[in-house]
Amino acid sequence: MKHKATSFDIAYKAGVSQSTVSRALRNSPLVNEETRKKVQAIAKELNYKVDKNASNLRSQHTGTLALLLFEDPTMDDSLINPFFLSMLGSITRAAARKGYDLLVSFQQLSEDWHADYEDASKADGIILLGYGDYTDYEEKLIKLHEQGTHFVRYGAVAEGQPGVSFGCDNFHGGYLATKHLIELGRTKFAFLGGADDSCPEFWSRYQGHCKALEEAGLEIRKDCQVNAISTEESGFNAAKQLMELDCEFDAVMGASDMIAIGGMRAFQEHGLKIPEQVAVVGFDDIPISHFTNPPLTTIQQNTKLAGEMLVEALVNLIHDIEVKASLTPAKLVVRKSCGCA
Amino acid sequence: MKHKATSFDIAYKAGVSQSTVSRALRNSPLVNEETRKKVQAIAKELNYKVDKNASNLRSQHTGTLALLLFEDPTMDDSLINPFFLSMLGSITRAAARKGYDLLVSFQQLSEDWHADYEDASKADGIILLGYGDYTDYEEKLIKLHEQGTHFVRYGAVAEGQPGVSFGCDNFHGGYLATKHLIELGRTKFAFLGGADDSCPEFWSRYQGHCKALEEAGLEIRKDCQVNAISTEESGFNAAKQLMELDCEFDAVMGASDMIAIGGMRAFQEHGLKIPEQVAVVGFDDIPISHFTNPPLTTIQQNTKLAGEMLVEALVNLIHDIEVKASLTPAKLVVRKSCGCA
DNA sequence: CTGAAAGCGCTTACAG
DNA sequence: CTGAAAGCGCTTACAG
Repeated sequence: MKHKATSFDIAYKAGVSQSTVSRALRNSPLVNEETRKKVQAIAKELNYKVDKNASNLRSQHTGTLALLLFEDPTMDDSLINPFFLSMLGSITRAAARKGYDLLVSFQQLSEDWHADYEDASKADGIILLGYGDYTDYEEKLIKLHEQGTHFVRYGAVAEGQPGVSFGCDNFHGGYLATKHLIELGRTKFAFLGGADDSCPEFWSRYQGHCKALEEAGLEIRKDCQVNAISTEESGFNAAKQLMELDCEFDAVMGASDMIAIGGMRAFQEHGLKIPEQVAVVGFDDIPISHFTNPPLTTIQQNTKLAGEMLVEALVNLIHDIEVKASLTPAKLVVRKSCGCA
Repeated sequence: MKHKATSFDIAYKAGVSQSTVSRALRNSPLVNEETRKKVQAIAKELNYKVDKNASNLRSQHTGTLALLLFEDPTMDDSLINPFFLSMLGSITRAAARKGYDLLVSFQQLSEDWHADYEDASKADGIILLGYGDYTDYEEKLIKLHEQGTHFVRYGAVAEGQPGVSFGCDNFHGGYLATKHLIELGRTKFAFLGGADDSCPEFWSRYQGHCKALEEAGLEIRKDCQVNAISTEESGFNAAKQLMELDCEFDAVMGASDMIAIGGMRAFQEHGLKIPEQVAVVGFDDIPISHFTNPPLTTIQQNTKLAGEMLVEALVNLIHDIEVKASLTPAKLVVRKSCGCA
């Protein structure tokens, strides 16, 4: 590669000082209009670009945000949770709109990630995605918070969490989905997915589910809840387990779309008709849920909004503007698996 | 945030010079074992992390790779081409394995992206993804190449392209898919997707498709090819157009899975049975194709391999090791839409 | 409005 | 094996 142009080269060509070049390029009001134009023209001609490392080093900020995605280490290399992927898309764009670059990193649950980013001055702040298992991370989150690292997370939102959290209104989503099924006349519900505090998001969904049941005077049958993590296979296995239990059901809520989709496969392999014999709803509204057979009724998380909120909050945090946790609305998307559309 | 530790702080605490700290931290063989241990212990204690901006500035490389994803500006914010997403996953991991960070950026086709990355010394090299329309970018690619920028791209691989390109063996994939349908007894083929050099990847697939037809002595009916871009909607529209043509068909190849999936919807809405009346194959093997109704027979692109090759090639390029373009194998994945499994 | 100078926190010849 | 010094390419007080 040829010699890269520096601000000194431009200064020389323009007959001004290097300081003036620096100012002109950043549109400082201190610099004369004509000088600015001349400098910018020469910069363009020389294909000059400010050296980020130098400017970041000097000004002590990076102009980049780090996105840390957490995943189960068991997952196949190319199989990222589709929901995260759509968040990734909206976060990338939101960051770009705010003028930030995005550093993306997939973290295994075991790695010692906690200090790698902002401390290494690679990023001004961190976005954390995929902490289903919040409790496992609590300690690290607290440490991050103590260090004064700027970070926001997306996931379960609860009282007393360190840092700023955003998340979908999981409780209301679980409520909405279940209520919809009840209105369609279903009465015997099963739930596929973890329902305890080891997976706070699923738990909130489950609690919303239970609330709808209660309101309708329907029995909450704890034994019709089967644990599952958010994969098709886990949903499939959970559904098989459910069918072996002594538990009649005409409606099933999956704690996520992937679980619901795996569940549908198990039911269908078992000869159960969806939605006639079993109504199924999921949660997330990942793209796949349009295309399943039957298409999956689900709760949409507004990933676009969430991505924007996350980025905006983080940028505010970086600028020491106060920010508070909030919930993104959950929206029912009715398709055929619930027996309605 | 508290005062961040620098190498001088460590030097002071360890009673050595700052140069020695720097060396010790990078495991230089020049430094005494004991000194090294002491320095590293103190660094850990102070939660010290090398300032990337400073070290990059000094050593003139960044340790990061930039991934530029090109997309149609018409697409919805959260709807990234699922195929790219899976490439993204495997590239991120491959980069991490090689010790590089990954900067991700979505580019609109209109933007002046070409010099923004390596020139700004944000990245040592660039990975380009999503140039379906190679011809539109030729000029920019040439410019990048001339500048000596390190880059690799994934997409159509052709003679005389600037830089290093990787891609799926699209021709063979188109051939395989079509041959499979022929062996199942289909004789009247239609093709959904662009079939000219404005979209070189689809074109190669089409040519492979035609070769299989020729080999089998089947007629190539140019009028049964309908243009489409890689979205469900475009596939849907193309299929509707096809049905309005005076063109009988019992087998349809979609230039991509999204096209095939949209096509299936159109056929089914029109009352055609898949695969009984129309066999359908796609291309890409995106996750959705497992879950369509019927599940889609398709050609798998090995995204994991591709991601690894891309990163490895780019890293070699950065170290001035020669690298040449190559193709990733195409593999037939038989599911139900072809009427076989 | 402009310039000379300092300095961000490292790495790396150079000298010992 | 270690240290003193230079310098990567900027930004930003400071002085005019």
